[in-house]
Amino acid sequence: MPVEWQPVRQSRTHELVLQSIEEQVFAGKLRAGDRLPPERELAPVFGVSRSALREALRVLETIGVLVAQPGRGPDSGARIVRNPDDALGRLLRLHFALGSYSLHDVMEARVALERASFAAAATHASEEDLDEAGAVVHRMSQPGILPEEFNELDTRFHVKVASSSGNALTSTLTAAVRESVRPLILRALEEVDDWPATQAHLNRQHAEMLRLVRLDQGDEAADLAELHIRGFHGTLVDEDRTGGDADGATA
Amino acid sequence: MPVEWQPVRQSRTHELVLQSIEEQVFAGKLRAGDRLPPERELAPVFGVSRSALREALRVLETIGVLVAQPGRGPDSGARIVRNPDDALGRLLRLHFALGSYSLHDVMEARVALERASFAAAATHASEEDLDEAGAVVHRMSQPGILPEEFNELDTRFHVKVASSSGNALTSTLTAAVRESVRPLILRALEEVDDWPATQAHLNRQHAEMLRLVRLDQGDEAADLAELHIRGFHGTLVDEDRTGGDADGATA
DNA sequence: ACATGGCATGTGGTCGGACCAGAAAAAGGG
DNA sequence: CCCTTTTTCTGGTCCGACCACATGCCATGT
Repeated sequence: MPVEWQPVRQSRTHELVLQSIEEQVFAGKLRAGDRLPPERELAPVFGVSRSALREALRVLETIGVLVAQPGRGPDSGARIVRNPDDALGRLLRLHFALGSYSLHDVMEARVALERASFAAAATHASEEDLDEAGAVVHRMSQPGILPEEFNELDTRFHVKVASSSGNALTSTLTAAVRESVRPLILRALEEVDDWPATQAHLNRQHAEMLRLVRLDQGDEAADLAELHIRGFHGTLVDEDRTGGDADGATA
Repeated sequence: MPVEWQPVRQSRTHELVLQSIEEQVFAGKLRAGDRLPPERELAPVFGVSRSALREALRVLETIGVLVAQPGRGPDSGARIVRNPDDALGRLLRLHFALGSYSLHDVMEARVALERASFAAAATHASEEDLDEAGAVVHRMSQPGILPEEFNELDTRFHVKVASSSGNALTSTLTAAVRESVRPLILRALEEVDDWPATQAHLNRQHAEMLRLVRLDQGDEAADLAELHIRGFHGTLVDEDRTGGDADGATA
């Protein structure tokens, strides 16, 4: 094959600053809860302008490893935190909107993640978590509920089960993936023919999944969860052709 | 439970700009390949300074939906792209380093994702993809190979199988999750007692997984992949106690 | 007519300084 | 001692300028 030179693209000082901060994190010298020096002090330390430093901090903020607060006192300034959920959610939401993933891809990912969630929840979930999930299902079962709120509660149910499994990563991924298709799901719920029947059907599945989890029947719960998700996405996937690869991307 | 008021935190003009651009994406008015106006023109359109606009663009860039290039000509300026892999990789890498996820969480997520990958690859992968994966396994099997390169190739193998499954999302997630524990895996490989034996063992599994995929035996391939991943992470998980929840986060 | 070199133009990237809003600490007054 | 006012420190924003680089244009020379 040909040599395929590619530009070296050095410079971009804010990336160098970013890299430097990242190294501190990887080395364990910067940990969650630590505070960074004020921007006006830190910029000269790196030998860059405040703007460049701020852009690096902005990157860390969008990743969810840093929050900044103005003012004075112990809570002010830039602090290292661990809040991946919002960042991951926004990332997947935008990329799904841009067509980086098809709805089919999202469905398969949900199946994979939530199968694991339900299976693990059966053995690891506390009574408290399950009661909370049960309360959500109960609220979803109320007669007059609208698709809007149902969608909200459905998300909460699935995320709650995921978090009750004790796995922070799959929980975060589940929430983010579910979140990325929320508008689509909502539209689908609003356009369904017999909404009360659909609502009842979905909630029967929810209740049954929860029952299986309580009985420690993880595999059965996972199977039902897969059925639940596939059944729900199934009608959407057929009419969806946003997916896959096209032009102008990943370059 | 108590009401738990939380601050509303308005302002932050760059977030408003960001929100405005995101809406254009969600509405489909901004699509992959589109170019944004120059910063000096766009800033006054939003009624903000160039710095604030730039911070919004920087956020989009770290999410992987935008690239910017200086200079002049058709390739210059800010363009909408779809490159989630780097963004997702950096996100998980940093959060793993910060202890947002335990190694156990990562292992379970890998099992869930890669089970799906191998199962789907059995039915969807092209001969070409599988040959490529086979070539990687072949290179990993060479006698004198060092853990460093082995780790690199192992990542490529798993990611290749994931991408061959035709699911861009699970592929991206697999790559990012695998990437986040790469340093740990490398260290583990370097500290193994009998490296050649370990190498041979892992490659037997790789070859067997690939064989099962070629035979369209997706379930068996998934089972072996799970065994493969658990076996590999197993020794690490025991000595790892970074995980779970602690202080100063997610606030 | 064509190739070549230099110049103007336009892009993101960076810099320095200034000011604003808000919150806490410090100072002042009862 | 408590309450009010002032100061101080923080991130957030804005403005204007310059830099590096790539392109396009134009004059020049052959």
